[in-house]
Amino acid sequence: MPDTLKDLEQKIRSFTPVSDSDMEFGLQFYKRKTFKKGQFLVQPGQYIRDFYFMKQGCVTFYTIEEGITRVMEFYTSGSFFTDLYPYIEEIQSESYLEITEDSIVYVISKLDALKVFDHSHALERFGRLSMQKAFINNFQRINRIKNLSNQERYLQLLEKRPSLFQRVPQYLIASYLGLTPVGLSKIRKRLSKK
Amino acid sequence: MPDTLKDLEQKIRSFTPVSDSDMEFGLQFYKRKTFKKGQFLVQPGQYIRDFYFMKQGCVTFYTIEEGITRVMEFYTSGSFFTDLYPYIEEIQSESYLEITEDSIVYVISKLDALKVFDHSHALERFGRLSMQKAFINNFQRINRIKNLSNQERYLQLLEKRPSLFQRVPQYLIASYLGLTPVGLSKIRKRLSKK
DNA sequence: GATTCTAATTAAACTAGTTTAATAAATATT
DNA sequence: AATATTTATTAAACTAGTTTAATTAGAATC
Repeated sequence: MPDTLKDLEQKIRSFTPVSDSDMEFGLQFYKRKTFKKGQFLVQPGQYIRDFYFMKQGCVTFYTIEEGITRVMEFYTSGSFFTDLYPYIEEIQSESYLEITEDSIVYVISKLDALKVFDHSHALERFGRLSMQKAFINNFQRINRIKNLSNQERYLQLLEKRPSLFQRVPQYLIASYLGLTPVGLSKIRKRLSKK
Repeated sequence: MPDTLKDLEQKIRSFTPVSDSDMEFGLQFYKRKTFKKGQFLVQPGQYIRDFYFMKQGCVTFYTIEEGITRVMEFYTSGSFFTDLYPYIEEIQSESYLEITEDSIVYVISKLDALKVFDHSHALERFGRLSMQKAFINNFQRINRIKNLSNQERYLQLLEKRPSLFQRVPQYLIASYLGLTPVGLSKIRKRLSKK
């Protein structure tokens, strides 16, 4: 087990206890890969074979429909991610996973991930708990979208993930917030006047 | 194992194979309960001890903030649900789970659910996969909220869950869609003119 | 350093929602 | 059946966003 996977190991153990032998079994399948800004992990039409852990960097998950880029999520250090629906259903992706900043990513194939879950009850539990956490995060995001104004959500993003604004152009953040670039610019102007 | 749990058993098996003995072990902890319209499974201030499966009926998951009712979800037949965040974190709920239609619910305590996951790798996998499905559903809901107009989302709800409109007053559906009752009424009027 | 290209802001006209209040239609109660 | 209560609609004024287009600012390239 290469030492570079220490942070992934820590992340897993933050969810549930895992024996050293199970951990070693699981981590052996992960490959460390580096990507340059502008590269794609996923493009429309592809089948999703892999599951990812972002060690360092940033990837943007988006679609383009009728020429409009729609950002669904930015994944940064410490996040697990993939294009989950096509990954599960083994259908073609309709999305992009584009590296937005030079990144180090740990990659495990779906086949290997299933082996890991088969082999270790503890790691299956980790899978359940990490999915549970992702569920809760999404649920809370829905509530923010429904219950807060766009201005409030902009301010909250600025507070909770300030580094995004260094990493990613503003029009992508606007899309993530469900706004046009013009709309976000107006909000910023309104706020700067106070 | 009482025969009344057949549909829960089927639901679980729709996710992953489970041996009869594991299934029997798991199902023994579920209690069948009936509730009348207007009863509450959860109210603000309570700790969440239980996880639920809706056999028949409807429950509305909402908060009241500054006098405004905000509907997060309607759970109907075949859904697993609870107020997950306080359930996990063992903090007080801030929400209501109100029975909106006479219902039959299967209930398992958190303690028993943990016993089940400890005892059976297969049922832990079921837990992972059901959570994964819930995650995907929420993710797709976020995308609908972000990418569709309110009118489109109203039409889609009408198409996908028509029975909701029989079960639940319109102002709660408006809230679920992130609209005021006035706003939803306007959309309906606009559509009826076509 | 000048040029080119991309991103962000601004302006103007527009739109789909909001709020508040009044009215109408259903539903529940006596 | 009559009354009270709750729910849904309508109207009017307002607002936070949109779209389109022009302008400015910032980055990258030659």
